Order: sequence, then C-alpha cells, then structure tokens
Amino acid sequence: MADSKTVAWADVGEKHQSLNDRIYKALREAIFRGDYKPGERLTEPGLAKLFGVSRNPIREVLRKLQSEGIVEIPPRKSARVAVYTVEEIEEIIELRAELEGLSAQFAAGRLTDDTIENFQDLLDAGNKAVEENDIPKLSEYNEEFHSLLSSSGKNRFLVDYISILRERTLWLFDKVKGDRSIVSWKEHVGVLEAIMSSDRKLAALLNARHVRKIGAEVLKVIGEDNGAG
Amino acid sequence: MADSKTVAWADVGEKHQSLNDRIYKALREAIFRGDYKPGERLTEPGLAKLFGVSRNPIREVLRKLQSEGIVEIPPRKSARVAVYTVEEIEEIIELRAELEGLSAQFAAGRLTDDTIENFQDLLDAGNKAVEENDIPKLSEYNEEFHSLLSSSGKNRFLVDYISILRERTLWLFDKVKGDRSIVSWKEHVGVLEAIMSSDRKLAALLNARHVRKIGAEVLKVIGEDNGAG
DNA sequence: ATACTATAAACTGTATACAGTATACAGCGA
DNA sequence: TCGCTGTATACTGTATACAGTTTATAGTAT
Repeated sequence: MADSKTVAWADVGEKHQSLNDRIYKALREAIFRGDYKPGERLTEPGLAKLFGVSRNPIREVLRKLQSEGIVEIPPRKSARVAVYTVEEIEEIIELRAELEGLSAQFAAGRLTDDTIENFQDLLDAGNKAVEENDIPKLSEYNEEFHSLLSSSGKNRFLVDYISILRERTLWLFDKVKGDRSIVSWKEHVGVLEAIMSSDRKLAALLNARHVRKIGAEVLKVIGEDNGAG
Repeated sequence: MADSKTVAWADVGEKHQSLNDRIYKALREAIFRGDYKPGERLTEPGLAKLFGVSRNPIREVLRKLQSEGIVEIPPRKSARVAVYTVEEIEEIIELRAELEGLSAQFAAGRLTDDTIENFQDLLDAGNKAVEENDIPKLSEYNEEFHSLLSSSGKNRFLVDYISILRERTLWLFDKVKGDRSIVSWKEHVGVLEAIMSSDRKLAALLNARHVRKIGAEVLKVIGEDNGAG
C-alpha cells in the first residue's frame, strides 16, 4: 500500500504544469477558437499582462507555437498568428493525406490483438451512433478513429508529425466537419475494414482519399469565403 | 544603380543574426560533431558562460533544439542531448524512407524545365566525379541530390519535415556515408532516371529503398558498436 | 566498503530592468 | 486630401536578480 501511494504520487512533480505549459495550452486554444485572427499581432507585454505573468514564459510559449507553425515571428518584430496562403493549405492537405494513408498502411501491417479489439469496439460504437443518428457522439468517434489509427501505426515520429499537421489545420477542417459526420464515418468504416483484413495498400488508398475529400471541401469553402468577401 | 543598391541592402536587417541564431547553429553543430554525447547535461549557466551571453538566449536555443528532437528537457531539470533507443532509430529510418519516397514521387509528377535541367546537370557532374574517382566531390553531389529532390517535390511542409528527420539522424548516417559514396550515387542515378521519365511509383520505390538500405547499414554499425562496447 | 542523511552548491523558473529597434501618430508641406 | 518627417510610445533582445528545486558533497551509521 505504501508502494501504491508512492507510485500514485511519483509523477505529481512530472505532471506539475509550469506557467509555460498552461499559457501554451490557453493561447493555442484561443488561436484555434479564433479569438486571434490570422495576421493579428501577439505582443509579449500584451500577453504578459493578460496572463498576469512576466514576459519570459510568454516568449517561450510564442517560440513553441512558432515551431508548430501556429504563429510567425519575424526578427525584432512582434509575433503574429500565422497566415496561410491557399497554396500552403493545399500542400498541408496533400501531405496530410499521404501521411494518414501511410499511417493506415502501417496499422494494417502491424495488427495486434489489442488493436483489433480497439478497432472493433470503435466500429460497433460508431455504427450504433449512426443508427441512433447521434451526431455529437459520432463526431467523437470520428476523432477517435484518427488518433487510434495514428497510434496503431506504431511509429511515434509519424504520430507526432501527423498531430502537428492536424493541429495546424484544425481551424480549417472544423469548417466542414460537422456537416459530414455520417459520410466521414462511412469512409472510416471502409478504412477500418481494409486494415482489419490486413490489406495495407487498400487501407492506405482509402484513408488518403478520405483526407483528400475533406480537404477538397475545405478548399471549396475557403474559395467561397474569398469570393464572398 | 541606386535601385540595385537598395535591393542589395534591403535584407541586411533580415539577415542580421541575433545571438540566438548564432548560438543555435554553433550548439547544434557541436552536438552533431559529437562534442556533447547523447545524455550529456547541457546547463544554462554553463552554456551561457561558454558563449559569453546571459541565460535567456541559451534557454531559447535549448527549447528550439528540443522542438527538433535534438535535446530533451525534463521539467525543472537540465537539458540533455537526446538519447535514442534502437527502436526509435528504426522508426525514424522507416519514416524517412517513406517520406523520401514520397518526395521522389511528387518530384516525378511535377517536372518543370528548370528541375529537369538541374537534375541533368547534377547527373552529369556526379557521373564525371565517379569516372574521376573524386570521392569528396561525389559526397557533395550526393548531398545535393537529396536537397534538390526534396525541393522538387514542391511541398514545403514535406521539405521541412524531411530536413528535420535528416538532421535528427545526421550523426548516425555520417557513420556509413563515406564508405558508400559510389554505391549511393548509383542508387541516386536510378532514382533520377525514374523521375525524369515521370515514373512516379518507381521513383518512390527506388528512393525509399535507397534510404532503407543506408538505414540497414547504420543499424548494423550500431549493433556492432553495442556488441563491442 | 555501503547505504543513509544533512548540507552546500548549482540549476531552473520566473520577474524585473534597460538599451536599441519598430510602430503609431501628430504636424507640416504639397 | 495625400504623403513625408520627426517624435513619442511600445516592443523586442538581452542582462541581471532571486526564490524554490535539483544535484553533488561530505559526513555518519552500519
């Protein structure tokens, strides 16, 4: 029992979040939520005052966000929320599609009993949600599909990079996600079936195509936005 | 003339390197050179004294290196040169192979006159170096192959990530690079020919296989190192 | 010798300070 | 009205300071 306590408390220190961590999460969230628009200035004193801390933690957070492509920091100038051109968005989508395809390919080639069980559970739950037309739940399962798939590929560098690319485009993909939950789920089912029958190439193709499809819709919406504005 | 002057000087400011930049490059070089071994502590005051600056620029450099996977920074503890397990190295190599393959595939599908000319020049120069048995020059061309190929894929996110993965494994791949310059070049020629005949799939396969081959040799050397140590 | 403890030294996280650089704005001339 | 210039303000890059935590050292008990 003393032991279990020790274990339970062992990572209190590890898990302690520095100001840095908390500000990082809060600011990232705020940007994704749209509180700060692309191109908007993010000054260190401004954020420091907002969060009630000194400039140092803010600086580090901004640099971290820079390394993830979420903000841009020109030399000696204020950080800005990253601005993407349509071409860049196309490139991200193209790459995401290939990487997610790769991820499915890896997953199909590395099935373990655990993974299969997880996939099967997800399949059942998702299908049930479709029957019940429970869209919020389905959205959740759609999210889970991506993270489960990604981790089933058993390549942590691929996982890391996909998650960075996904975050970079979260605000974009959110634009169409809600509308196509059911369509997305059906595509996910196809990918899962390919994976579970160990068909690596098919899994790769289907998953890549799935991302490309959403991407195309995103680009369409962006085009309309620009046309309308 | 006044105009050309203006243009020439326009980016003096842009190019001015902060302490940050210079320390970043110097430290990264030092780590790659092996001045700091994997697992070695990198304390802020120590580096600050070494470079003759305060801790702030050092901190930022260390965080940047962390984001590239070159150092690890546990909370409230000193930064250390990143330590990779064999499994992680295998995963990096696996991913690099796929991404370099993807890069070749993109390049083969996006040939422009400029690109073709660059590739042809590189081919001629490299082949000449082989004839003359000029190994140093050939090594140079081998390097150029990778960067030229990467940029010909016309996806800057792929370029960025490949370059990060390459840097992460530079110290490893250097172990075998010298010995196989000529073999590497021959493999590069195969890839280039596939690209220039727009054979996307072949280009992808050959380039991925090329990286995997080097990777296998790297892993062999590592295995021997561990066995001998 | 080896493990444990107390203490000292070193280090990180955060705050504050200041010089030099960029930005915003008011006043001026066309 | 528009563009320029000068000046004030705000901001970044870097240095220094200090509290609290980690690491190294020396001493003690076994």
